[in-house]
Amino acid sequence: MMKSNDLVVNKPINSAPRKRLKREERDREIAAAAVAFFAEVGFDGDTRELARRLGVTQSLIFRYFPSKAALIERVYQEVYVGRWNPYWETIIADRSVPLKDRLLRFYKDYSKISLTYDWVRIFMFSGLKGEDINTRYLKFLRSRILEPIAIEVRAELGLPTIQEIPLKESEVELAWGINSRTFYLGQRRWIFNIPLSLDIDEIVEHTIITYLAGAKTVVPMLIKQD
Amino acid sequence: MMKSNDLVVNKPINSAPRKRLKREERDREIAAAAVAFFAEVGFDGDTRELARRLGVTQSLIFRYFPSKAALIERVYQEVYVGRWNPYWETIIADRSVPLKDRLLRFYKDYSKISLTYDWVRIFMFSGLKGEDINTRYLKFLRSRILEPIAIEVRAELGLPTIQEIPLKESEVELAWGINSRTFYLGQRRWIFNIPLSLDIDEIVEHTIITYLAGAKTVVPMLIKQD
DNA sequence: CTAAATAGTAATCGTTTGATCATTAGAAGT
DNA sequence: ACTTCTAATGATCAAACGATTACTATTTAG
Repeated sequence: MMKSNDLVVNKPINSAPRKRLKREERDREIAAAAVAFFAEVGFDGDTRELARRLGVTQSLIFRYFPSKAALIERVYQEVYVGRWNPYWETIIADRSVPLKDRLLRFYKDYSKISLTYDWVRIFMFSGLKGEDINTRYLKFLRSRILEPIAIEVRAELGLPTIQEIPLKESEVELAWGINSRTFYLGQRRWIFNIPLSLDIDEIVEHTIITYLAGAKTVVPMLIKQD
Repeated sequence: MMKSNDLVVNKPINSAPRKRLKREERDREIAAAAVAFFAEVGFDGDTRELARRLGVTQSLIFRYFPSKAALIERVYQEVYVGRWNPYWETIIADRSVPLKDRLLRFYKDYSKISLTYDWVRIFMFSGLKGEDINTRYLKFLRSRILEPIAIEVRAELGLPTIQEIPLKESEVELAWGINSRTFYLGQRRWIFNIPLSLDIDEIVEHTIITYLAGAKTVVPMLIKQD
């Protein structure tokens, strides 16, 4: 029933001389440790263990965050808001660069953030917890990245603009494919513990090629059938 | 800190006359309820709440399962082992049917099981918990489904057999794409709460077409470069 | 140097939660 | 009808966990 470790209850294990940090610095330290900790064990991880890893007492955490829920909220900020690069949104629409290259640039960069241990696991833990921040994030992703991609594919293939024929759900769905493909890599690596034998950049490359080839075949069919 | 519901502690809420089931039947009832319950709230869900939903006392659960861990193990059995259809493995290799149709038949059927609320969430919860059953399941899937698919694609495209040129990691990786694509649908629906506006069968269809189109372009490149 | 300000600790409280066990009650056998 | 068997209950235990509070130690301002 009970874990048989934990001889100490409320004291940091390394009884090093008490180190006194400025409020802001300690705040950041706790937040960073919380991201790593909750990413590893989930949001049911207990604050005593988190404190132990930080080398401080458990009660200190509650002097920086009014409740565990508030700490978790901070973790979401760090991960979701703090790691989004607004520049990504401009890459996709830049028609001075071939579409394939734009997609490669975005996804290779994006995957460096979104396929990290912390990101993947926090994303799933919060999703399973029923937090609406995931839903909001995915809606954001759809409007800022996926729909733009679908629009660019139209242009690339010389098909009607969305003013002429509105974007079909299935066209966006096709673009989700790239995302799902790469995110699944992160899951395999960081959740299911299946090491990737291939370079991520290489897989991204195949994914983009596959997507563009598929789109060339499928999209004309999609917008024709009405 | 504490939830303010739960006036009762150890008693089923509907104080209906005590119903006495045969051991096997109650066993199945608890197992089924456990699948649904843990799928919803995760494996940290407490046994009192599970008992409440079953309309029995919490202690009864421990008369059927020696520990919570044992109950969870049973849930894995129900979901992973109990829902796999061995026939699927034969569909893929049946060359009397066009490859596209085989893929459609398998994935349309497989998605009916693997894209349910229970399945998707249990799969993620157990993965995040670090259970190796997920790893084993995915290895199984790879050898029984994905590698066979990659082999059939070779045949379809009139490329060398795997005896002549061994299967490349990246060819299997391409097949993972179908799986990741469909599984992501389940996640969007059952974890991130984004309703799917399209029929799953329809999406499966696009996914297969996209995969085959992509394979036609990419696989010859993959096995040439040596 | 001293005192105010504040970072950090230690102890403890009230719940929650997995697990145990003596007791109760519904069904089956004779 | 009575006994036997066992499904199910109700009370309770001990550990775990979020949160609070009184106290201690380290800076920093005057």
